[in-house]
Amino acid sequence: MSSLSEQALPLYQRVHDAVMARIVSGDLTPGAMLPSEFDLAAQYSVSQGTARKALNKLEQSGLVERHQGKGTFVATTTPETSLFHFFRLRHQDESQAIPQPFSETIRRRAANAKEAQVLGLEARGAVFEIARVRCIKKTKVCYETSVLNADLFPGLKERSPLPNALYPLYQRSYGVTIVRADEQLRAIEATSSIANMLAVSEATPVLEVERRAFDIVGRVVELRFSFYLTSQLHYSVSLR
Amino acid sequence: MSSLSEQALPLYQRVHDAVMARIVSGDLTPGAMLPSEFDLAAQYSVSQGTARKALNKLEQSGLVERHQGKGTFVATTTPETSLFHFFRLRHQDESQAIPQPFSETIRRRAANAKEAQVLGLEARGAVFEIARVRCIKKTKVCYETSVLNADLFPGLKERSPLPNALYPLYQRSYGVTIVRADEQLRAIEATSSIANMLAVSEATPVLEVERRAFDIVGRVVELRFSFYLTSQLHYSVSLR
DNA sequence: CTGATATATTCTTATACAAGACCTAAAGAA
DNA sequence: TTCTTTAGGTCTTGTATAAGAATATATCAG
Repeated sequence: MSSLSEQALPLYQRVHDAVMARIVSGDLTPGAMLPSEFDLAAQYSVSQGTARKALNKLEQSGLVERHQGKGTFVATTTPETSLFHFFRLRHQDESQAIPQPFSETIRRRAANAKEAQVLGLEARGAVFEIARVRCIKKTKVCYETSVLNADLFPGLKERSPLPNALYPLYQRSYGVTIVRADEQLRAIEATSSIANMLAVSEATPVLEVERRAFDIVGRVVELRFSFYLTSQLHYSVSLR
Repeated sequence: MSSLSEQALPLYQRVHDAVMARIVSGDLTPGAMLPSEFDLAAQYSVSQGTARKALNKLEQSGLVERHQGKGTFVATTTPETSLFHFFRLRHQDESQAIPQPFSETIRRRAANAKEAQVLGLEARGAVFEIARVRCIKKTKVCYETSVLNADLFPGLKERSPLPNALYPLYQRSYGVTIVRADEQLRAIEATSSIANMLAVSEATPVLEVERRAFDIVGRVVELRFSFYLTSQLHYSVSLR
């Protein structure tokens, strides 16, 4: 008999919000089965149809998955889904390009001004910086640095080497689910340090991708800079 | 009293398909008001709730807009919407960058092999090529070429100079509504011709964007190459 | 091991009422 | 008269509920 305060909002919206709260709080973890439409209806004293409408809305926003006859489950951001959504690198035939880890360094340091602002930290708050070079078929194609709020990811440094895909790690080990990423792309000349990392000559054109990754509640939890060599690969996106 | 054949599909799906057919056929043009839920229900001998579900589905796919008390209308891809969705260029403060036309040439010519394949034409079919240089505050920042099936856009050449945003023109004057664009991005060195067009030195890093634009029924109707200078601007995209 | 059966789940369809937008005509003020 | 306001009616989509169908899975008899 949970309380549905906030009068004025439609019933289905209140049920939606209540269930969403249970998911973001970690009460319902990814993969877990939600109460059935009838159970939910009983819990919140509404009809099955209203509970259903709330669940439909959660499904639309991608927070849950539904299967007729089986039930409703908290969406698991599988490596596939995650890669497919946020790794936009493709081969010339549009097949997904998955660069393999080549080298990795993790440092704990103070945030610079921009990082603190973007991540919502106080000035010089503690962050982890993950710097990685990645390869495709022994050719270095990517250098990227990810900066995270250190408080959200305790013990991250000890987990090195990190898996290829970071977001499933964030979710499984830290309960941080990435649902959105805003990216800014530029073509730049490789700086000396980047040229060095990627073993190309200076001033080689490089695709710079600056990413802010958001979790369910809309916080920026990662600031990432990626530098790609795009002679054999490209960044692919579908606008609709 | 339209016929809803195709047994086995749910009623709401059949209504949805029927209405969608009327939209893509041009029977209902952008901005036009659809029959009300009750009218639609009567036409197809279903309940208002079922007609409603069909309309909701059309709304989700972005084909129609609904307003309580007013009605349901075929979505008009307004210049704003179009720009917002498919023009991804932003200033450093993330405000939208709208390059102004600087020069324009339109040619009618035979498609090359790739264009014919992408646009679904026979070999060396007729295409229009629109080549434009665009500026922001008197600085050239963009060179782009758009290639179109000439049969779909009769008399296009005589419309020069074309408006800044092409897709509203496609829709208003040719009934071609762009609903999706797949883009491939690369960082390349400016070729001599591009460097010339943009008034920069050769080998300057340039962001190349290769776009395939799709209409409602999924045809590729435009193949576009854009070359951006990204020292003051960037390409912005949100993945979710 | 196979097939029928029971059970739990989501999906489809229908109905009733509420809420919002808009028009029109009556009432009132200048 | 002319303009503004207001009240009501009507058309629209939005919300809530109920009953039955379809689907998946476990259970049990043979």
